Amino acid sequence: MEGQASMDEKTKTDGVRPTATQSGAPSNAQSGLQTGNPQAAPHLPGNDRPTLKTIAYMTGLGITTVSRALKDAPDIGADTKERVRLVARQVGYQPNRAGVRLRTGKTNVISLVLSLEEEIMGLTSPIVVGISEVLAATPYHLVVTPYSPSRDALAPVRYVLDTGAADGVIISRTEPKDARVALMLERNFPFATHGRTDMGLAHPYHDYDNEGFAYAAVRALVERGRRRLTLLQPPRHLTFHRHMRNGFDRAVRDFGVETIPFDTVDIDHSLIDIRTAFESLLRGGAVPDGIVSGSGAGTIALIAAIEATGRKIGTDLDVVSKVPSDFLGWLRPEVITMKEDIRHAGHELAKAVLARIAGRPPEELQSLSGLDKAKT
Amino acid sequence: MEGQASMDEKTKTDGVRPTATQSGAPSNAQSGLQTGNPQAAPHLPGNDRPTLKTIAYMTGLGITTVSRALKDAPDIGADTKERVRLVARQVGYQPNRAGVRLRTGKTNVISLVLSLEEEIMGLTSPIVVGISEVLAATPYHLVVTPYSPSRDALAPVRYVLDTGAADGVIISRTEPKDARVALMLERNFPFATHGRTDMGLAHPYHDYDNEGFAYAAVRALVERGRRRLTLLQPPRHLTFHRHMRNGFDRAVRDFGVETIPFDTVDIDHSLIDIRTAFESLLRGGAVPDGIVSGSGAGTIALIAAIEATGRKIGTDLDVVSKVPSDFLGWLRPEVITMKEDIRHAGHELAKAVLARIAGRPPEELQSLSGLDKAKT
DNA sequence: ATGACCAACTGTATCGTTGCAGTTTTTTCG
DNA sequence: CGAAAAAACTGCAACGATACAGTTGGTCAT
Repeated sequence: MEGQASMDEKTKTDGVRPTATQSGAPSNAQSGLQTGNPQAAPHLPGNDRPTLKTIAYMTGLGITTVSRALKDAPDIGADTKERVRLVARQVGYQPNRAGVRLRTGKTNVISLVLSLEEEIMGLTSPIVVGISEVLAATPYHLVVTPYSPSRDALAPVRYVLDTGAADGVIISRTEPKDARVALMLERNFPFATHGRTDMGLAHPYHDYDNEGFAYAAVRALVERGRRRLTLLQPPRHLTFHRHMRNGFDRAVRDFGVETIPFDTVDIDHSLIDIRTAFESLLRGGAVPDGIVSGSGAGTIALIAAIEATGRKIGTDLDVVSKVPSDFLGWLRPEVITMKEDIRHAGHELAKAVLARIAGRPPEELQSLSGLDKAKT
Repeated sequence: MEGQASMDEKTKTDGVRPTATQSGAPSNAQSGLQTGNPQAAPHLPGNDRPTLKTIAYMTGLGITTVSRALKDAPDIGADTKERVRLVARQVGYQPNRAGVRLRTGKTNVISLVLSLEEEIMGLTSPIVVGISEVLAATPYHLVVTPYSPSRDALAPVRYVLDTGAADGVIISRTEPKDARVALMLERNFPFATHGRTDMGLAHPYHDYDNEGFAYAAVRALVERGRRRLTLLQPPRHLTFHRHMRNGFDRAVRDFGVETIPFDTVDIDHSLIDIRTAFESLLRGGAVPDGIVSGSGAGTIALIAAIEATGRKIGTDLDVVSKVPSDFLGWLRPEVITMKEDIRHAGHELAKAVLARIAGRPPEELQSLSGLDKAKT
């Protein structure tokens, strides 16, 4: 391979590479008698990838015609289109993304904005994988744009909007009144959220049915005879705090059991903090005999606390946990788990943004998952 | 906000948006009397983001001058540079990526190529986070390009090379003779690998010291009096299979203990398979009293097998596991763990590609981590 | 004074693509 | 048969940035 590395004519000094020593793929080889004879030696990008110009030369057509043929425009003859397509396929033509983007503004990029906080217990992996799997069948690329929890969550979104860095955005960790959602809606920018909002504004989302989860979790505990329940909940500022709380409280009311407050920590706290907090709850006066955990990682801290106080899960108390994978099921089968399929969420979210970009109305792009729990 | 949404003159009908209904950020508003009077109403992108043209107009300089001033070129006056920089900062100028990319070929993108297989136990999360943290301080974006294990691992790399989709690539799961590495070296394309190769060719890499890990693991087992050891190893085709195997075998020799073969599965197998295989080993004739596990996820399957056969870790046998996080430490403190810091690997890999892009020689961009193990 | 030289700045062409406004050819029809 | 219309194709300009080859105006030595 490589073979004929024939230097182009004179002006071969267009190779760019600002700081780099190596040259890599794009080399911008350039030649062609610019003004001279109109129909001769039409440049033909040396070893480079084919462009419209290449195909135009090969077919004897104009660049515009080729462009329009590949777009299946109505004013191009059927046989011409066929011929162009054939040649394009033959030479492996792929439109230059920079060219398209410069001209049309279309980036063919979806930006996944995520909090570094989500790293805990790796929600990132499966969501990235899920999104990728959908995008793989499209011309879209996935750009991951993380922000540190300390910084403004709005910043990355604003960046994308201001620079037009992507055609669509996926965000997570939504709040009831979410500034990012407000901003993107105002600018009419395609996006989808992992989690709902509560602003009376329709937008694409995918969410796990946390209310259903919490309700089912309480029921499971009650069925095991537990009557003094508590909840390791999401941080108050996120939308799904309310959902989970509602489900929990409603079930508690419905089943007529007692609750023990456990408000000092939430699932965003460090495992150490959660463990410490739960341990002191367990050593205190009002001790729960059942706990619902809104996070797989948090559950690990709870387990540690429980065992540190000499209690036994399944005997002294029961734990129901939402989990992103089934590690817990392997290591602590006595914990009741309900799986949240994050990869599936990735699929849904990706499909939603794409549909939104294609112009589908937001109302049709909302989905909820849950209920199919895997008890152990 | 929004305020003065003054429509531009006549030719404002350039707004593009092929398929989309919504318009989003880039709108390509365009006007300006093209030929007429040379120094008048110079277009000034309506509400859009500023370009070099904007700054040129504001400063009264030429576009070229502005471009060169912002690049700190030597042929621009010091005070002019200062003035340009000021205005640029003032209007929030950010170079249009498509423009730069089209002209120079520089994408400002790093492509992370990963196997969907890696999803297991989420190595993806921390490596993405680690890379992002480094790139955050640069103009680089991170594009995630996964490939399904069934498909050709070479495909995504070839794609990047052929289309110039990125300035640098990060790959993992290297093989001793790695086709991707060969290809990128041949094309002199900047990249870094997570894992080494064995082709006698220098390239940037970061690797975990799997040999050291395995050696230390065996020592830890021997110190606990274990003498019949086995290894849950990486798949044979990956480079670190040899490393880990070497460390294991050398330690076994050095400490004069026995080994039990366990070759039917490797860490890429499903947890079910691993568990089944290990269970049948445990129920067989030659039973190990110590096992070294090359993967945190795999260890979970091993534990399950051990407990299913009524054995107790720490008593009947010991387990040493490499882990990416410390979940195991929380849930099975009796397992001896050694942490592989994947996020750190992300840092190193990102720094390595960037340095390579900047022209630093590969030999200087190789790093190994390990040894700082966290025993429990 | 006059040419050489330098510092500071600018115009033009170009990357690949596409919207727009043609142009050429063929067909249709009064 | 000639004009209008349709079909098929094409050139130009522009998106934003930059390499290159100037241009301008001044300083200095001869």
